[in-house]
Amino acid sequence: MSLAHALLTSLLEQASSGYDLARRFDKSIGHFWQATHQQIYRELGRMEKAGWIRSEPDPEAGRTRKRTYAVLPAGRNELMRWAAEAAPLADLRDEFLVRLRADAVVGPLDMVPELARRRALHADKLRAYRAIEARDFAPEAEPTRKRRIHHLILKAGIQYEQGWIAWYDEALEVLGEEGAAAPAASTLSVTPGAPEAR
Amino acid sequence: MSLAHALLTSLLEQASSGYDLARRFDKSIGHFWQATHQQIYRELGRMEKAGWIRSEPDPEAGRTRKRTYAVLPAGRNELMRWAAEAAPLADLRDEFLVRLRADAVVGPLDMVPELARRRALHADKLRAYRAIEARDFAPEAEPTRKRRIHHLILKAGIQYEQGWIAWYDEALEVLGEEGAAAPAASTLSVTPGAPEAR
DNA sequence: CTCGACAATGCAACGCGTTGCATAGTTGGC
DNA sequence: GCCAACTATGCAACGCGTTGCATTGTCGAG
Repeated sequence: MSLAHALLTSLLEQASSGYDLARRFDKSIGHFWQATHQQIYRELGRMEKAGWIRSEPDPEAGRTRKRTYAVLPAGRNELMRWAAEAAPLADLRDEFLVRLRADAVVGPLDMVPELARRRALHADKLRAYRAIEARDFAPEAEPTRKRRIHHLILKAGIQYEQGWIAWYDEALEVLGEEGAAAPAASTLSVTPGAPEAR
Repeated sequence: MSLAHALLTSLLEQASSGYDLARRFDKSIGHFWQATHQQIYRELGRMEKAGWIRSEPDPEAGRTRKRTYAVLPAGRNELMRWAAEAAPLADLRDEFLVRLRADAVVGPLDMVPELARRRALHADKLRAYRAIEARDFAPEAEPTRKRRIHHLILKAGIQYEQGWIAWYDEALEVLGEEGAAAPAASTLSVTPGAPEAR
């Protein structure tokens, strides 16, 4: 049921078309919750039927089918009710770790290129988040509650990416040296990275 | 398709019954991949039909229905094939962040107890991981490749929990002070936590 | 012996996520 | 005018995860 509530949240921030919502899920909300346009339209249909939202043709739509959705009082009430509930922890769930563990059984497979690729992807994301932070959360700005919360959420993404980057650095250290030689324990030189230094 | 491969991996590590596999998914593998016993049995059935695994009555089962599953060569080949493929990044996806963002729109709701509860749950997990690390990865042990990989995987869980604990500390700092008074910016005293110090 | 808890297995229904595919309108470059 | 790319929407099939429920056997305490 979280997608419906993510959509209610987004629509309360700004009434939008389905397409704009989908784009927002590719971007800002997509940093911590993902959904495809098929899901979004499906959910919008359900929510409209439930009386939580209402749609009308976009005034600037011309002959397109563009409609704008807005939240009704019942939708707002539902969101308030839901937001006060407890949420389950988001468990760590990463297919790559399954592959890594498979490597330990059937390997050695050469995982280093994939480790490097994934580290780079995480670094890209961190860079993007940092750019957003610089743009939207300049330190001299007066923090409103809303801005503080949004910044916290962005920081969640930042810490997530940073943690993974540090882990991939260590993994590359540990698994990357295998191709060089059969390492003796004394030449392993594992420098405990950030995960252990915390 | 990752569950099948997680099961292949687990069975190659140790031939097991469905029940033992389910318990392992509640514990070690469950640190980075989760599955219910219903899923596991469903998948085991498919994999046996596909010729990847074989089951036979457990020699110590007595009159119970306990069966032991083992991987066939076709299953091992499939795992090797799959493990060498690229895996998508695990996106951050956390319902609580949706709730937090909802709070910014319809709040203030009192999120502090939930923040504290979740921080405590993460701390519990970290404690458990640290105990496992001390038990299974004592520094003086000669590291084999397998042990190094397993330790890396455990460290993934550790860094994940640590990152979240630090984030919750900051969130409690930011949102916890609201109940005290209407804070002026000069008394906000946000100490940039670990996420920014990295 | 009874019963609750645990071991061991498994069917089924449903919702959500994924993927494929589709239609229709607009815009701008060639 | 043509066409590719984008805007805007949406149906459908399928697999996976979740949840509920079920049966059968064992064990140990009362």
